[in-house]
Amino acid sequence: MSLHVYNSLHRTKELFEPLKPGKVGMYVCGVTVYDYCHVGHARVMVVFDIINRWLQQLGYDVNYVRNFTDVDDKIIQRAAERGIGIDVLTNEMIAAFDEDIDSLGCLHPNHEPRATAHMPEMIAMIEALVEQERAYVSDSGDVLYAVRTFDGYGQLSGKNIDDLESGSRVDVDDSKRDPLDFVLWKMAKPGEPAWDSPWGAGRPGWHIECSAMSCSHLGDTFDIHGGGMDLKFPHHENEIAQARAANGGGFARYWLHNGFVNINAEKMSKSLGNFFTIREVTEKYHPEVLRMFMLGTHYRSPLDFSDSALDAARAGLDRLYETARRLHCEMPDVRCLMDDSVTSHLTSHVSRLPPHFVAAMNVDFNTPEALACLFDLSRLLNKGLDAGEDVSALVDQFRAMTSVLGIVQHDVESWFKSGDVDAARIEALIAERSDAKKARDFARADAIRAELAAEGIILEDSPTGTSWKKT
RNA sequence: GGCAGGGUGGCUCAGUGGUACGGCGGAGGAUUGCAAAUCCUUUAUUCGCGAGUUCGAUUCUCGCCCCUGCCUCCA
Repeated sequence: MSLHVYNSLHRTKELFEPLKPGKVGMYVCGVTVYDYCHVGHARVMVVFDIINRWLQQLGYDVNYVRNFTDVDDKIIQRAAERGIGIDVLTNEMIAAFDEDIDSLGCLHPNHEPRATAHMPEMIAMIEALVEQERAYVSDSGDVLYAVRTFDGYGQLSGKNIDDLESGSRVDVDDSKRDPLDFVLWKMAKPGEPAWDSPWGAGRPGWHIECSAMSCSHLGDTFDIHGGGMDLKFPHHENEIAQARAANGGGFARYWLHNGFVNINAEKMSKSLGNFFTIREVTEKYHPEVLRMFMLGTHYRSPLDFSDSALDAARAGLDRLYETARRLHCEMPDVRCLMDDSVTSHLTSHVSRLPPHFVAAMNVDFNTPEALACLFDLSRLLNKGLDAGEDVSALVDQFRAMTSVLGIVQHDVESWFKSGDVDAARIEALIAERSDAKKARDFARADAIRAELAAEGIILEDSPTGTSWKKT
């Protein structure tokens, strides 16, 4: 069974064949670190985390690179507003970013390069473009890329260069030879952070950062380049123009783009102001619920964000945890199987996964279908447990699936008992209620249950005793 | 205007040339002292509208309507 991926470059699903057998180089556009990440950013991280995990499951040695853009206009502006240096700001935001993606259960990429640490590579690439006369120094002193010198321009985004010009909403800048030309190197204004270059002190344009960092870590030609849909044009188009020209043809072979997170059918974005940061959401919902929510929709489709959608995701996840808890409590023999999750993403589970699940993931990472398999298995497990059958063979599958998807990765007991609760008191009340039940004093038993319910504590009686959970 | 991607049950989300996966929610039942959890059954004569191709289309083709995104920084 082989992996097929949707390649934005050709707008079709294609058989995935890496450049070097057994190895995959993947570059994903990260974030500009001037503020906290919102749910839209979270989606990119989760989507490519799943892709990374699945590639590893298939046995590939994945070199996953995701950058930080740690110098640009917004960063400079924000740092100035706060009266701090840009490095103070970016370090703070990178630390916050790490917390956020850790909470979402995303594995770290192999490399997380910062733009400011790759100036020589960027300058070298720009020099190559200048030498080829594809780049020029404008009247303002900025170095610009002459888009019309690159024949394939528009291939990725399906745009025609002349349509772009006629429909251009860009204000014509006199220093540009062509309105579509974009900045490779921007001259520093007084007081702005700057790096030396053959064209004077300044900073790189956004697009050259990614071209230079990806090639520097993965080579001129590599397998996968990913990012949000909105990056297709102009960012990825510009990256292609820069890198292919500078490298003499090669660059990313498969382009993967994830869909947006919408709110009320509108794209979540900073400019519209309709965004929620990851930390805002995870104050109210467990981060794994956010991950679950994202897994429920194919990565290329739009994803509508709402409280009711998160509630539904949580209810579904709770169901999965309920199964996990039953396995844990009712089958002490399998407890060890349930406890190996922390490192189990590192090993290949493909042989333990049902064919349906593997097939779903192999067709462009179809997580909704993979989740459907998981829910089917969950039901099977519950049924077996209800019937008192030995389900240990299925536990292995359950563990493998959840591990690949990165859900049900938390302690099953604490999942239902998070928050500030007095466990000892609850246990005492449960014991009292059990006595009352034995004495057939159901009025007292129900009163205790109602008292706890008022605090959000739900009791569940089972043949093996009473357990509780926090709603 | 150009380009890209969509419209599937109350909500959400997969999928397929032969009447549709899963989740959430609803209804009924089993279980329970009663609940909760779990299980079972049920909840789309139907996949935006019209036409065409076909033995047969939600799935292919064409037209139309509607939605979103990109075309400016944007994950």
